[in-house]
Amino acid sequence: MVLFADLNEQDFSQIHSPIDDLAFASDSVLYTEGESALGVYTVRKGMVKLVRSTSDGRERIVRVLRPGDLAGLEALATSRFDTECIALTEVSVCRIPLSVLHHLSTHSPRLHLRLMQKWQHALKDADDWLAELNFGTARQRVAGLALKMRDPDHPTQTTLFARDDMGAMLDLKLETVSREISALVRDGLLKPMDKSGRRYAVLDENRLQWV
Amino acid sequence: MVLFADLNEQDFSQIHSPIDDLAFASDSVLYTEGESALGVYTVRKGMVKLVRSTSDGRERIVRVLRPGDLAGLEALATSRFDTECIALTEVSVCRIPLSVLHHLSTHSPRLHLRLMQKWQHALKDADDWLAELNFGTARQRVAGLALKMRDPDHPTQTTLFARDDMGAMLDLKLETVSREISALVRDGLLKPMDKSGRRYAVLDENRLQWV
DNA sequence: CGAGCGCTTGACCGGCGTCAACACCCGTGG
DNA sequence: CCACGGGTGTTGACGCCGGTCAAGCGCTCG
Repeated sequence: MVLFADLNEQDFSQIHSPIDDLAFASDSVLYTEGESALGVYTVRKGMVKLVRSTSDGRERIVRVLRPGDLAGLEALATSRFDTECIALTEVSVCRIPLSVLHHLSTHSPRLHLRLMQKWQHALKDADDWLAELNFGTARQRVAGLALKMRDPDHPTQTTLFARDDMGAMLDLKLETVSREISALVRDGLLKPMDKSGRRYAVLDENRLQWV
Repeated sequence: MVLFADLNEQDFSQIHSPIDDLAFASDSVLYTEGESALGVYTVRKGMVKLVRSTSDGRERIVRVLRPGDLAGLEALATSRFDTECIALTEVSVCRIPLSVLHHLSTHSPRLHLRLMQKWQHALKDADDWLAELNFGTARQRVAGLALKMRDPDHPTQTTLFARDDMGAMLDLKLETVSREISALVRDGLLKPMDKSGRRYAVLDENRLQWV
């Protein structure tokens, strides 16, 4: 597992609380904004979205987490979740109790380092979403999202989302998202791989980058 | 100081490397993206902007840090800075060597907790900028920034920035920013307090929120 | 007092939002 | 097995917000 990959036997012997393996169906809520937290989640399979409600009631997707990412890190500091977390697909996750992480982060330098890297990655990812995906024309944003969501071990394939979710990620209306995807397909940068509009083949990575 | 506020004498005795007090003029660069890091900065006075260059060369301001915030936390995990940091005003900062933080974060539970809170706050702040300030109409964004940048101990006053900087923060052009500020002044939500267009009085907090 | 820079304002235009119709997929029930 | 209905994606027409280009103003600093 992501966090515990390089722990030794002594580290493991200090884990007393149970680490739950959980599965969620698409669209189910892993936790809500402000909810008090039992533990932190590692994503093993599938994708989840982190959703913020703005002070005037609109909903905004701030990030998408994929296998290897941690959800709810903020609970380590505050014991509460700062954002809502919703499954975009079927997902399987591990829930690691806060007590385990608190104990190990002070008693295992290896986990301490791991955790710090996770914080750093989460912060960089947040800045990436702001700087890369919420800047520029609609075309650039959709192209950027398609590139970011490429399958890590099949970089010529990518997975998109429901059009209104993509709108909430990119600050666009769903019709605009749809139009831009159609345009990218028409121009030969993407090719649909299913009839549901989720999986696409990346035909021209470079032109996607510089759209 | 922010990070060391609740350390005890034993903790302090473990600090061997010097902690530098530094001052920077407005517009000077504290560090650049990718640069290898000597330490982490705490902002004592003034403001700095964190700037990201997108892969196609445009510049984007991802956040503004104010007194009490930490700049360059990511260096704790990677020894490199992920974003460029530039002074928006005259600033005074402390540079805390990485070695000090690495040592204390494993030997002082108090600092360890502090650091975690700083990570959490930075991540929440990043999400705030995305969810609150880069969503909705130009009017809403400018109003949101004016509210966010209120003086902590004089909430009826706020500090804005050069119009092109505000544009890079809100994903707007400087002309649009200028127009929206003028409109907010005309409508009696803000009032200029100087001739440089930086300090404004917040006349109607509620209407700014719900613009 | 003049040059230069940043802010404001105006006129015009284009990209994205809005509203609406339609196509397509899929599950349901007859 | 097919007819139907709802949900989601696509496409079109049109209008408006914000971008573009340009002129003018006011402050600051030689």
